[in-house]
Amino acid sequence: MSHTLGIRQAQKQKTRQALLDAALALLEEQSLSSLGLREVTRAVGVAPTAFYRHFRSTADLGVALVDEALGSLHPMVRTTVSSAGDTDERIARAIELIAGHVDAYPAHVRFIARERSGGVQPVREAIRSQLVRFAEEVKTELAKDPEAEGWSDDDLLMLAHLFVDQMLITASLFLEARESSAGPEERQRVARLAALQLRLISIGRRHWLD
Amino acid sequence: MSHTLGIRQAQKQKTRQALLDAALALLEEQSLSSLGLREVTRAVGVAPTAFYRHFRSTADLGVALVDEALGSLHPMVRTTVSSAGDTDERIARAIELIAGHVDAYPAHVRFIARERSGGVQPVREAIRSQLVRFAEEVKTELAKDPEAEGWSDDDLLMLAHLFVDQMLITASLFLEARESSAGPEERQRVARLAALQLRLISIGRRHWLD
DNA sequence: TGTACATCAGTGAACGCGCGTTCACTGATGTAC
DNA sequence: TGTACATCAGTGAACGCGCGTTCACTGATGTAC
Repeated sequence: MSHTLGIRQAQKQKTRQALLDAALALLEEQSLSSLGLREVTRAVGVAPTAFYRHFRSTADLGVALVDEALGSLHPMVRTTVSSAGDTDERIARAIELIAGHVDAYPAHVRFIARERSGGVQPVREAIRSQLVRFAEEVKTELAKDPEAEGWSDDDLLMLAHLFVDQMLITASLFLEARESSAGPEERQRVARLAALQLRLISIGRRHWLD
Repeated sequence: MSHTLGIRQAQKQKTRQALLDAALALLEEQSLSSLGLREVTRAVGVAPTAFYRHFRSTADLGVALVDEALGSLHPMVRTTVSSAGDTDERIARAIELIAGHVDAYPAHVRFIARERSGGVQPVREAIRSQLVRFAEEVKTELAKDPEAEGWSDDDLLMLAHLFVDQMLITASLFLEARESSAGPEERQRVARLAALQLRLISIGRRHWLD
């Protein structure tokens, strides 16, 4: 136990996390470019000036949120793409995984969807670079598949981007379905649409080299 | 000439348009939820209170901008989808059309991309409903194609959404390419990527009923 | 274990500033006769 | 055509408010001996 953090460090981490959590909650109903530093500290119950002990600005906090929201997602993506079973089984499993993630972390998903093209440049940049990493990881997994025989690197990366984009679109739709309070049948509709689209892409993939 | 607008109406329209134009320019570097009413009137050179003669709020102005940005786009989409030529020619023409539109109206494109998942609910809703209309129009055009033989309505709508989403993603990438000042080769890269993705989708479409 | 000093996360007062909204107004345009 | 009145787009002063940032501070935690 020689590496405990120390009371001071532990408390600092706790406050920092509280700021991140409060910001994420506030961002359910607005975008980062209109989020105020005082709003966040008020929600946590610390003085406005305490904010500066952790972040230089709300944009800086936004970048930290991107890491929190996407950083831990990489192992999941890898295993999803390379899972076993026939095409339809793999598609169904991928969609369930996305739906489950949206249910587990709705605020994170909304934050990423919203700020991906949002008004705060460093945050946009952080999201962009994480998504590029995702695409590269998906590409690596796709390359291992026997179906990738004869595919060029460019073509594999193109397909990887298509999957990543589709994943994001589907996640956004699941999120909307949750919020519209349209009931579980809306969720089913989204799942079916996503399944059809992934199937069409898979068929295109199968006949790519014809 | 019995239907001229009258000096008063004409002047009002002019001010309204100036507000829309100024807002769109300001939105190149921020999102709607942080755009101030006073910023807009200052840019136009009218008193802050004049704003209320035209819009109830900046959210209201945002909805008007959605109509301006997307309303006039419907005829274009229709003709793009139903153009003549073989698959690769049609793909190339669609991509050129998107690139041209991004060059002609970059601020409109950025606005739509940014606010599609942005923090202002009525604006999000307005964009969403316009995109649903687009998808329905694309579906109608797709249905006329001999390739649509034997396709269900659901499957056609699914494919239409795939095309609309792909159109938006490509437009966003062209926009980024413009801004990154990475030179025309970046634009070429985007065009090639989009062409490959559309080709894969087209192949999937061709073998859908196999 | 105890003491003396250093560190630093969080405080609280103060600042100047721009915000959205209200209100009564003005004066050019429109309308009725 | 001229006159008298109505309309209404845009004005300008005023308001209360919350913002981001500065600064010197406090007191618990950490460290050296």
